[in-house]
Amino acid sequence: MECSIDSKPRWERRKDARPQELLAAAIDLFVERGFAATRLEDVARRAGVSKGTLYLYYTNKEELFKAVVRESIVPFIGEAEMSVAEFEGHSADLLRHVMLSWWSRIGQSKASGISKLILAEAGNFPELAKFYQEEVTRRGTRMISSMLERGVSRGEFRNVDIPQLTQVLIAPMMMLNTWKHCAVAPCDAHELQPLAFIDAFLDMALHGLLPRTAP
Amino acid sequence: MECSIDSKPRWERRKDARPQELLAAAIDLFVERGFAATRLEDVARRAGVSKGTLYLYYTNKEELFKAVVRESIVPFIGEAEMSVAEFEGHSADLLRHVMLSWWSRIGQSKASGISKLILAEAGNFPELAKFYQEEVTRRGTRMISSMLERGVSRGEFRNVDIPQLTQVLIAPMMMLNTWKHCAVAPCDAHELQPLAFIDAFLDMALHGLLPRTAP
Amino acid sequence: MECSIDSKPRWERRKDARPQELLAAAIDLFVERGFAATRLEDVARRAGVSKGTLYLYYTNKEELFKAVVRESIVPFIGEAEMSVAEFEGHSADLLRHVMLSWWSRIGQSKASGISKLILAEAGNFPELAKFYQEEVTRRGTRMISSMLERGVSRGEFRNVDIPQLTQVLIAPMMMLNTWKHCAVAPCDAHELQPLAFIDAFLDMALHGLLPRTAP
Amino acid sequence: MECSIDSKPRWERRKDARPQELLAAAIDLFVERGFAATRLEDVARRAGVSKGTLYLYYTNKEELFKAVVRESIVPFIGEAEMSVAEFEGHSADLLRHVMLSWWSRIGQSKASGISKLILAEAGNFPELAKFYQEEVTRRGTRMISSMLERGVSRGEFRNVDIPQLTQVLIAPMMMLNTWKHCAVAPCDAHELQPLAFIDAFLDMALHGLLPRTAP
DNA sequence: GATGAATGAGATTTCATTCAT
DNA sequence: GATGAATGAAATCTCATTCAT
Repeated sequence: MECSIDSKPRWERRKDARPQELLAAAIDLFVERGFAATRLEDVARRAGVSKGTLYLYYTNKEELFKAVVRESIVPFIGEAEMSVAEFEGHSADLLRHVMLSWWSRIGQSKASGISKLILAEAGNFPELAKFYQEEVTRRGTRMISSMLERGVSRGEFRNVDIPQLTQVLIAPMMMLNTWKHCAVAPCDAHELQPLAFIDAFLDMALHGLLPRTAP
Repeated sequence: MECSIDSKPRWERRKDARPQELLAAAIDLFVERGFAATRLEDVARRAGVSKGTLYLYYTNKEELFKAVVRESIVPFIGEAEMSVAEFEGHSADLLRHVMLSWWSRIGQSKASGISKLILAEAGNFPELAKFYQEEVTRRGTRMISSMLERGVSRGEFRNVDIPQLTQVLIAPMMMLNTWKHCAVAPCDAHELQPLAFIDAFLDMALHGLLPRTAP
Repeated sequence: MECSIDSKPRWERRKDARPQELLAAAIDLFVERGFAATRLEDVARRAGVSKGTLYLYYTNKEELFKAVVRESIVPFIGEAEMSVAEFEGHSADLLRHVMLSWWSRIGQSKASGISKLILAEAGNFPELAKFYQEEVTRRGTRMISSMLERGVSRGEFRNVDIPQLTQVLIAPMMMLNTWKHCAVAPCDAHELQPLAFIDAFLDMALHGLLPRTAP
Repeated sequence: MECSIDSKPRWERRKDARPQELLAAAIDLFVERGFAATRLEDVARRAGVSKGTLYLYYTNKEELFKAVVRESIVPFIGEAEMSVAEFEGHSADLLRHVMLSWWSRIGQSKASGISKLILAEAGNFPELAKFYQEEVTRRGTRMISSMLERGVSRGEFRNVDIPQLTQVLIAPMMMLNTWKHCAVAPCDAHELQPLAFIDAFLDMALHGLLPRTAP
């Protein structure tokens, strides 16, 4: 009882679970304290293993972080890419679907904290910045762009400036992220209603995307 | 050998300029690397002095940071408070004036980086969070609120929910800040046009604030 | 160059022995140089480990010092308390026994140097002063007092002023301590014969304590 | 105005007073904090001058300390030597006179703190130890010895072992010193009555020194 | 003479990473 | 595989001493 950090009995833990447990501990601490300020010893302790064990699974702090990103963010991009590739309906519905999925899979989860962390610390860890750029930003951007291309080529969207509009669609999501994680000092974000915000934003965006219908 | 007689001064005495030079170096590095990752020795070196000299002017890292905030952000709040107190025209013009001043004094300057830094690191430095909360956030919030009160009491604004609207006015500014400083990895913000954004945003906000005029 | 394959271990694993080795090194240096002037790096080196290792065992310099006190002085007080509690003979014999034990366990050992160090540096380290006061001085004083009480209540000592006499008994021991550690400059104490001194002192003290017998 | 540490008006201070003021400040702080822990900046501030000024009068910390010793302790030894040389009465009275003078000139003054400081820190500052040894200990020892020689050669004292007895006479004075300055932690010396102690001690000592008179 | 700004070596403490067991 | 003791570079902060003004 006595509140050890995690109360799973040691003997039930299977080897295969280790990476999961480590990643779970890692994402908690990275989100809570940032990359630089997270001590690997704390990660290990929270996962219920020793410091050395952590290094059996991840060569160093950066690799651990990459693994966290690969587990918590990258899969969503894959799914979204799949959606885009396979979706059969109207591009406006696809767009709405992807945005809402993003919110439920990333925005609401701890993964949003990782996103904010990158914003704050990428400058100090170029290797991490490069990795995130390639694995997340670039692919995410491409995925959004391809959605727009799909819409345009199917005649469901107007012939918009795709790179520009891609940015416009990404930015508010980043903003939501930031908001979610600024409870400490500068803005009390408890008034924020993310879903309503996303809805309103999509309406606005689609308004600009959909072909003008005759009055 | 012991006593070389070359007379180049080991240092230059320039007490009055020092604090400015140190603060300039400090804001550069804080914005570039964040609070924790900035080494005081680097600040000193960039200001052209030794480690010890820095401590003649600022007791420790946190005090240096506070001094940076006091120099780069707090005065703007004071000015804005003055504007609010002394302004004689229509509250809508006051609002526009304050927002644009914010952009030119904070948003465009390195001070916006400090704002982002607080977002990212406040959690790890409670003392700093508290300081910023009291000296900046609280005062800023009050200042915005009092602008709204002025508008309402003069009949220039509708009878809005002031605390709520205060948040709504602050948030986009924080967002601009974030955008400005996320060039590194996740979003390429080169498309962003801050002034246009602020304009659009103010139009929208004022639309909600101004009393409905008869058609 | 880079990868010499010589297999001498960078360190030797000997967890159980470490605390002892560190404490031994620490007491040596504390006694030799005092608290403030002792560098933890030197303690570590003398114990044959690196700076960092020391911190695995003791959180900081003060804790290391406390550990030294706990190991070298506190146990003696415990033993003395036991003696007082369990002793069955005449209180004069108890008193003599405790005093001589003190000399052989503390006075003759390095622990006496710790006692002198506290005298000299307590003023600069209030936390240490408090600790020593509580763990050593207070308990020691109580122990002596209770010996006197025992003597009085068993009719073996006269009805003396106990607090006062407690001081009188402690003081000469402190003096012996001081003497032992002033070899450096001011007084050459090589003439001092501690046991003879203690004997003489006890005779004198008991003369004042024992009930007057009829001539 | 401004509440400078000492409120003597700056303009009344004469140059000649400087060394005195510096020594006064220095002895205060040395006694309060010890040699190593005393910061020259504090000494200067307490004397109402700048750090640089202090160096005009004393080349470094050790020289300042020596000056303190020369001012506060050495003169007493000179006086005592004079007394010994010039005294015309019985050697027992001379001894009593010197001992009581010591108490009033050194023991009761801050100088006793210097004596304790040397005890504590001499080991870390060999140069200081050597200085003190030569200027104080050696001379003091010689002075006491010569008193004994005087007594013996005049037939007023028995033919005692002079070096040995010299130590015996010095030791209790050192003890008084120690006692005076151990108020902080280990022994509460408020019961101590120095003059009574000295009296008793002298009685005892003289008992051993004076020739046996016929019964 | 007086000042106090400037220096820089040095002390404590932290933590990613290694590796003998 | 797992452990955790050990390392050592690095960061913050202090203070005796110097020297241009």
